Amino acid sequence: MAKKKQDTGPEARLPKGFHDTDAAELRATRAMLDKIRSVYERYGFEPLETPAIEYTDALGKFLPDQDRPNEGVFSFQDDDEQWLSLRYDLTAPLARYVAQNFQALPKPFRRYATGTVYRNEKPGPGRFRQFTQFDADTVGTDSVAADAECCMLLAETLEAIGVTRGGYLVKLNSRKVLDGVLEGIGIAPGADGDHAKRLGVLRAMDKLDRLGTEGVALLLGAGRKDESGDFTAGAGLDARSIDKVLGFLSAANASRSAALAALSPLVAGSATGEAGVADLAEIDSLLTAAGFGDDCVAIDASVVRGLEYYTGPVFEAELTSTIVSADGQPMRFGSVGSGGRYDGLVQRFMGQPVPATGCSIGVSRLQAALAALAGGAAKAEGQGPVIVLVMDRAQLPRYQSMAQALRSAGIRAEMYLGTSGMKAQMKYADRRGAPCVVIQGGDEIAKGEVQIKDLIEGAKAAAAITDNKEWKEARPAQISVAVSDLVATVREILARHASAA
RNA sequence: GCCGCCUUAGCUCAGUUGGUUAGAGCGCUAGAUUGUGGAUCUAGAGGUCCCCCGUUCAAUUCGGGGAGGCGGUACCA
Repeated sequence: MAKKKQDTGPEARLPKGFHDTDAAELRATRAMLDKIRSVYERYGFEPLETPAIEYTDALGKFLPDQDRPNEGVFSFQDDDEQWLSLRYDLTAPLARYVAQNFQALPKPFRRYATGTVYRNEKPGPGRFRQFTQFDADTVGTDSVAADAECCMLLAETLEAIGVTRGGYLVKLNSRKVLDGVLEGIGIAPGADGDHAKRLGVLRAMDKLDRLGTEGVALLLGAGRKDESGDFTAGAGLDARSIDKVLGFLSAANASRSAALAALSPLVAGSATGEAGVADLAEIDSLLTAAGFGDDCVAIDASVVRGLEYYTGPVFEAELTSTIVSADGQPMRFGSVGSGGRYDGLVQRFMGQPVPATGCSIGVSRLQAALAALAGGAAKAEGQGPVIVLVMDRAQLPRYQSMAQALRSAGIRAEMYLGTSGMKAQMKYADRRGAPCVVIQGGDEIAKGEVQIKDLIEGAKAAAAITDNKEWKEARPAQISVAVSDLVATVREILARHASAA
């Protein structure tokens, strides 16, 4: 490999968690982005693009005790020593944008945005250090109708890209309801000192789907040791409180109305909790009115989401099928979309409270998950260009003009730019996925003709021929036409394949 | 971060109980076929057996350390 390490320069390699995207995958990604965009547009959101780099403090990530950006964020210092960071989501930059342009924006302000975001953490299946998100947010209203729309948007978008109803589920909860439960076990938000305990309880609840009731019970109490021997400290609740929390988690039932009925008594007495249940009830009625039933949006008490800034309804979308890797191992992809209400985020920049809610689709993860489901990488093979073969290098201008004529007619075409012989050129055309090649050697020039070989048709004809000599002499799917008919003939061939496909 | 498994050709993997020329399939290049992609046949190129240190007459193989990959766990805006 690197026999002469000093002479061959640096090793050509990529940092972990990053990957190159080839043409086929790129086309698949673009197709997905187009579908998402059209749904977002239809819901009335306006596009907005903000830079990949922001001041670190605008992203809001400082360790409390250090004058350094948080780990997990790619950061560096500018000439003036100010800390800059690569954005780790599209929400924090939105909050900055809204605060900066508040006077000029119509309220509620609704925008969508897509782009790559960066997280400096350990990669995994469907987890990258650079990935694409597609967000839609509504800023400037505290109506939970905006939250309901987020759930609808997630569901509708997933269906637009081909996930059938039932193949995904948007799980809905409310931070207010969670706070109500915390209040019920005596560690209400606001009562400082129990902060760590609250985080522990919420994190434990979030792990219900992965660890089951027993695992969550351990994490709520003394702690849990996983199969690799790693120990996770528990929240240290007493048995009575653990039972209460577990009872709450099991309140999510088959239908939203059943879940609401079960939730109500569990938060009774907590004003926050009751308000949360009321929010969910209103969202439920809006979803129902819009035709989004229990089969696509469900209430799930174990949905917690980020601990930093969500203040009201929270939701996440996941694919319901079990994804199995090539060697039969089930893979855990996590949610492919999520969101929630973050009423405090814009306020960080301006004294005044600005309620907001939004959702985000993890495009890269979604694509990876769908690819894994399909048993291979997401590929959208495009059709290659028509290749004009170079039979005689002295005639390059002639070939160039043919390629240009095809291009002028809107046909993807190129003159062969390498220096190899005809056989290699045919191979090249084959590998490029060319629908046909244009051949003009001395004989054809003398007759004022060109040979056009249909490679797709030719490949089909070849299947029946096993003798190479016969195959060559038959010249399947190859026709000779006058130079003046070149464009029309190529167009016919393309049209034939387009309608066949 | 912690735990476990893994690392041999471009790819997927054999193999060497420590021994002199390390293999296969696929892929790649060329020829059979001076102007025809497929198939077939033939030939060829391509390896510091992840790196470093140690044990040994001898290490790709054994031991220690490191790096990279995979998985679990923690964290997750």
